[in-house]
Amino acid sequence: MNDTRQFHLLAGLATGRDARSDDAIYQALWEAIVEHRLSPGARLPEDALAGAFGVSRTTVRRVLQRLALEQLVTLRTHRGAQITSPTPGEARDVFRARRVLEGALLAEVMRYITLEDVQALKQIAEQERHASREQAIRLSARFHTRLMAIAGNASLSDALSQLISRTSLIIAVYGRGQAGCPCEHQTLIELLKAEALAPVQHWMHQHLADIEASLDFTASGDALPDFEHLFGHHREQNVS
Amino acid sequence: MNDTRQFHLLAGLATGRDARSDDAIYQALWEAIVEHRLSPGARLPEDALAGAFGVSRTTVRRVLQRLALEQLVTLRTHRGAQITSPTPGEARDVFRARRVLEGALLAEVMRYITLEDVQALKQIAEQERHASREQAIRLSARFHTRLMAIAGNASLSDALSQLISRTSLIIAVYGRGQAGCPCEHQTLIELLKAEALAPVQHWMHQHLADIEASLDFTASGDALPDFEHLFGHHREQNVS
DNA sequence: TGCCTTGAGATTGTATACAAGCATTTTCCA
DNA sequence: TGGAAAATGCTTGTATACAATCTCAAGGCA
Repeated sequence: MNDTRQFHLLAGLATGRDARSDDAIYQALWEAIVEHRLSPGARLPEDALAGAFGVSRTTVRRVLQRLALEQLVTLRTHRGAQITSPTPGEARDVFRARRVLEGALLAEVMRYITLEDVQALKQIAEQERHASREQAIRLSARFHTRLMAIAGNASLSDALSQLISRTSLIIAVYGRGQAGCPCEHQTLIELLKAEALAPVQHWMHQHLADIEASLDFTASGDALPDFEHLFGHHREQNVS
Repeated sequence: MNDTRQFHLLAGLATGRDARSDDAIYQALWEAIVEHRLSPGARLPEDALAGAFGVSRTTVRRVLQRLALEQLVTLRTHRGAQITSPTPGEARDVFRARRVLEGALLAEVMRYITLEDVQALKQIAEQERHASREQAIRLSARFHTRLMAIAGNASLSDALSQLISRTSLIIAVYGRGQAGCPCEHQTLIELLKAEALAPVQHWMHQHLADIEASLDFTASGDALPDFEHLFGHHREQNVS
């Protein structure tokens, strides 16, 4: 497939948004990565992106650098950018980090959570059920991010958001078939309402353990672009 | 004082290092910020930095963007970069986050720590005692970073490193006189050798609490450049 | 005298030109 | 025919030019 064509599909989403082209391009790429429309190993030529988004390479480079610092893309000198393929070691790191962070943050979450928060979470969980599989991955990340934002600690929330995004990459490489969160987030909402910390923490630990256990690190530990995803599933995104 | 002159002092450190100018410039600026030679509110004109480091604005911009994503500098459109002045709210956030992260990581540290690690930490602590006050701040950050690296979780270590750097900014704005870590890191080393987790965790909590308690949020919550630091203490850095 | 307006200077935002390095293909030789 | 070396084309790295915007100071008006 033609690169420019492919990235034009992403650009359609970006231009419809606000003025700040940086944020728009970042958002478009972030969503494409998290939704597995751009799979690990995929190359991101600056020219193609610049053309698709209607900006110069300068702007694209800035966005790519940001994504690189968040470890979603990998920059190699004179070889350009490509979607990061996490190694098995990095994958375990990310899950360990998430267990630590989400476990610690949940205590704060339970202290500060309001009815509005529950409503917002319920809405996301509802959208998840009716969304396409690709969008469900993004909404799942959004659910976790929104949940942990309740703790009101921006520093930890930001760090955690990056870990959640990287989890999506890990699932893209090592996942076996099923999507991101196999279990229902709605179950968690019920537990949240009960206002007891222990069951919530237990559920979250189990949740993360389930995801990690569903991974298969034996095969293709390396950076093999997943062309099936890249070429097959991004059609319904053409909404410009 | 002349901006270019000031930044030339930093550049001397950078050029003496390796080829990758990006990393060299980043290191030089990072150290200057953490050592309070560049204080919160100080402006960082691209031209002056480019001239000082002997590169173009393009390279400088890339480094500044990285520092901005790490929240050490603040970028405002058409107004350039300046060293970030953390708000009191952000300061509390950072300390809360550090308590959570360092507390959680210490358990892992105690599991994996080796004699070599202790030696490395002892060496840093020793350097701290003989260093100038500015260098002591940087070495203190280094001590914490090195300690937490023992846990072997790169994701959390990176996040924590950023928090430690930001702590230096917080002390620059809200600190009252005394330097970063008033207490002796050597005390911690003795506790580490004893291989008991509880005392170590208690010490660390107290350590962070002490630092936070020594801050004064009532005065100058805003971005007032600390010209005394900026103009007074950077002379001993001229080693080119 | 004090405040607002206006203009010049300086700084940043974006795009583009050119140089440097990599990848692929083509060609030549065994 | 297979392999290796060279060359061409493409992508990225860096610097610079120009436009847009802000800052600060000078001047005018109430």
